This record gives sequence, structure tokens and C-alpha cells, in this order.
Amino acid sequence: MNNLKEKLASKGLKATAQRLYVYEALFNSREHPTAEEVFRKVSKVLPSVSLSTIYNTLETFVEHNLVNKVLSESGTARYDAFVETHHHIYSEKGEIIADYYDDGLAELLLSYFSKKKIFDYEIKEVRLQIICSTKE
Amino acid sequence: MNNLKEKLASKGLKATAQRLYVYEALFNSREHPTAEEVFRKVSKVLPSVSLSTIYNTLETFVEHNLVNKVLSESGTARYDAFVETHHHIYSEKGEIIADYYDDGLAELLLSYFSKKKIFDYEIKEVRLQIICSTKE
DNA sequence: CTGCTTGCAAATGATTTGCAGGAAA
DNA sequence: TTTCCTGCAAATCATTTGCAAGCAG
Repeated sequence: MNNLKEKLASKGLKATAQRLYVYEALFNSREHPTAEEVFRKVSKVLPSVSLSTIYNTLETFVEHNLVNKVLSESGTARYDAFVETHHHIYSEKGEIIADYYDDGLAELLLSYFSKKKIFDYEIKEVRLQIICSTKE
Repeated sequence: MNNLKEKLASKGLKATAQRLYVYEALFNSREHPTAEEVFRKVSKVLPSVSLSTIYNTLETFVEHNLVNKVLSESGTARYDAFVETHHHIYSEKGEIIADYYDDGLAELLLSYFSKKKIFDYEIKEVRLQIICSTKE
């Protein structure tokens, strides 16, 4: 998405080539890449890019809500250009298989919780981890 | 719980002092300690214990389903002696605040999914991450 | 006894940081 | 110009591993 330049500007961030390519790499992937994977993709078009720039860039995006950070069971961080609330489907091994979007589900959960009046705190978000047996 | 010795025996694991104390440390804590925190607790009673033994012991317990491993947003692993399915309440910062047990919720979710017939895979488990605003 | 476990130290993997030069605004 | 950003190398943090000695079964 090329309105990224505007989003960056509106947040006082400079629109560098590195940032544009990192975002592009994420946006064109449905695979929740790791920093290392983003690095390999961006390297193809910007061979001099460094891994630490990838990490810094991703972290900057996360802080400014342009990108989501998700953890896999192995502890390695994965990144996702889709920031709307959604759920993740995991294999038994703990790797993320897919995203799962479902508005009805959010409503169901929130009405369930408000009926039960369980929380003193305000619920900001409810995310599901759906663990499935892997089809081989 | 002291039937731990039996559980260990039944799995062909030796009941060493280290293992008993690690389990005790977890069992007496509702705070999802990290390996480091378990290490500090066990050190008090067994000063010569090493951090790698803590890691190995915890990993052994996880493999044999005596203990659960949970990830905090920071990527550091936390451990939990309660292995029944339950959910975790997180602060906005991503630290785990509390456990949340709710059988009705599991049923609600499973019936929701079976009605919608979304998945080709078998759902093994559904875990919630409930993110709450922190009450200070 | 004998193999599973431990403790130590070194290795690893992921991510972060300090800093000097470089490029957007 | 001036501040923010990048690339490099070194540092850090959590966790894992190899190996010799120790202890439970």
C-alpha cells in the first residue's frame, strides 16, 4: 500500500527506501515472516540492507501500529502487516499456520463476558489461539 | 503435590531433589515464573543448583505434560504447574496478569465452530488471550 | 553397577545497542 | 542544515549443548 508514505509522514517518520521495502515485503506475504525472512526478501532488492535495520524498522512499525508482532511457540517473533484484530491458527508444533478473521466471534465473546461480568478491568481485546492437528 | 514421585516413576524419570524442588516452586506460585525466577527460588534450598538444570528440568516437565509453558509478549518463557486448559489475562504491556478458568467458554467456542464448520482440521484446543487495561 | 542427571562452561540464536557516516525533510 | 536513519560490529539475553563426574534405581 503506497499511502504508507503518508502514514509515515503523519507520524513524523521518514520515508526511507528500507522502510518502504520492509513494509512491502510484509504486505505481500501471508506467511507471518520472521525478521530473518524479511531480511532475505529485502536484500534481493536492496543488497546492502542490514539485519539490524530490519529489526529496527519492524520495531518502529510495531510501535506505531503499522504492523503486528506475533509470537510463535519457539519464541521467535513473526510480523504481520494486518493490524485489525484477528486470530491465529497454530499447528500442534506451535507454528502459525494461518490467520482467522471473524467479526461474529468478537461479538459473541464480548457479550459472553459482559453477561458474566467477570472483569474489574476493561477488556481491550480478545485474541484466540486455535490449535489444530496438522493435516499431513 | 507429592504424588509427583509416582508420576515421575511412571514416566521412567528419576525423582531427584532438583526435580522435586522445581516442581514445588512452580506449584506454590500463581505468578507464572520464568526459568530465572524458579532458579532463584530453588537456589535458596539447593544453593548448588545450576540454571541449566532448571531449564532442562522445566523442559522435561513440559515434554511429559507435568507443566505448561506460556509465552509472554517479551518472548521470555514462563511456566505454569496447572496443565488443564485455561486462558491467560494479559496487561496492555503484554505481561501475564492472571489465569482464567472457564469451562462454559470452551463449550461455547466449540459449538460456535462446529456450527460454522470452518475447519478442515480438527481443533485440539482453543486458548484465549484476554488483553485488559491495567488498573494501577 | 549403569544409565539417567547434574553442573559447569562454552556455544548458539535472536535481538539490541553504540556509534560514525549518510540521507530525508 | 539538522535531525533522523542506516550499517556495522560488538554486546546482551534467553536458552541449549557437550562433557565429565554424581547419584538414583
